[in-house]
Amino acid sequence: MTTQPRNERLEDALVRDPEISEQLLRWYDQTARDLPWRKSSDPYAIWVSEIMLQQTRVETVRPYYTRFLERFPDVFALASAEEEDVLSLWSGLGYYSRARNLRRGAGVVAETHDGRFPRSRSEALAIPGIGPYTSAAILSIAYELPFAVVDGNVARVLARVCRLDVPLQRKASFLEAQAEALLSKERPGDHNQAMMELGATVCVPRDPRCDLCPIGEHCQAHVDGVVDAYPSPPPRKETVALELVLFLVVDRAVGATERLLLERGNWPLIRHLWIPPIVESAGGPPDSSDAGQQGWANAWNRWTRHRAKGLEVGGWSHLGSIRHSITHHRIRFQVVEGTLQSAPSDLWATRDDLTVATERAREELGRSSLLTKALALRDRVKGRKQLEFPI
DNA sequence: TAGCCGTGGAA
DNA sequence: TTTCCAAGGCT
Repeated sequence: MTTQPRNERLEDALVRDPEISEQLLRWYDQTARDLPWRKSSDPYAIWVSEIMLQQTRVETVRPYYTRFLERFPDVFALASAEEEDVLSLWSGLGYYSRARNLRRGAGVVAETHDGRFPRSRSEALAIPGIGPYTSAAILSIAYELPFAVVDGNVARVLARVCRLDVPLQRKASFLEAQAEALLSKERPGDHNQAMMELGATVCVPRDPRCDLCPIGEHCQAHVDGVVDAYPSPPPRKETVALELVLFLVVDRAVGATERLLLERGNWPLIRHLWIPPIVESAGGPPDSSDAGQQGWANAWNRWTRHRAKGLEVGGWSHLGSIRHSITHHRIRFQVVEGTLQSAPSDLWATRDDLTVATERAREELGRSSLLTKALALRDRVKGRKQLEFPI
């Protein structure tokens, strides 16, 4: 077992030129945007900003950040706040588990760290909502500790600087090592922010502005004139668009309880889950080709022909459409509801691949998100709780 | 580990 | 209209 050569190879591949950081910081000092969270070195304020900035644009965060710090100016204020109040200030920002974890994390810092954000990476990582990126960001920006961040911006910049010929996703360890190798030990916080600023304003995903880049001479992709090819796109299957019809067939004839016709999914994309009957629509959206009652009836007949002859359904109404993605398929379902008018008397008893919704279906296999979407659409159109089947 | 979580802006 | 996101973390 010779693992040593492998480490040496990784080490050799790293770019270590200290001039890169010097040029980067010089550029940052001249062009850095004036952002509210850059006025403070309070770890708590920086923490709040980093959580808000996760997967969220700077301009979106600005007003939320200001309001949040006015309402919760320190860790103790946030730790003792009601979750509901925190969420109301977060409303509209999205990714609401961030807000819940931030409040929980404030509780951890208040109770186990006496209100002072920890200075060790491992302790920071133990705080809810703080992962590899956020821990490095807070520790470097607030405390000037030498941890290099790797966010989406940094990964893209490094992929171009190093001309990394593999998709970023599987190269986390290399990117961390490379970011660390370039990091300024004198100004790690500014260096990290400069890398992200560069990615956000110059080394952008599409049509990067290499003419403005302070480290263009060190960028292998730029020097070789192939920036547009980096970062290497992930191997993505071509998406396939499908047009399908989904039937919500309601059985109102059995006692007082309405039931919904379901079957075990037998499509290449949906197996085993309980789903409503589905057919491919005949050429494009059925609004045009299958207009009206007769259109839905024809579509329904295409299903019964293969699945359950003799199931008569009428009273079709088009509820709308829903989107559903499975692997690399983008599917649009036209959702139509109909009423079961007659059925072979032995249908429910003798076919185990066809049933109405029951506790058995829920317990055995759970409920597909497709069915959830379809029922949510029905709720929006027709109001809630009209169906009483137990799913 | 891949899917999920929200929203609004840009091409 | 559709697509791709934007300072990730959790499960």
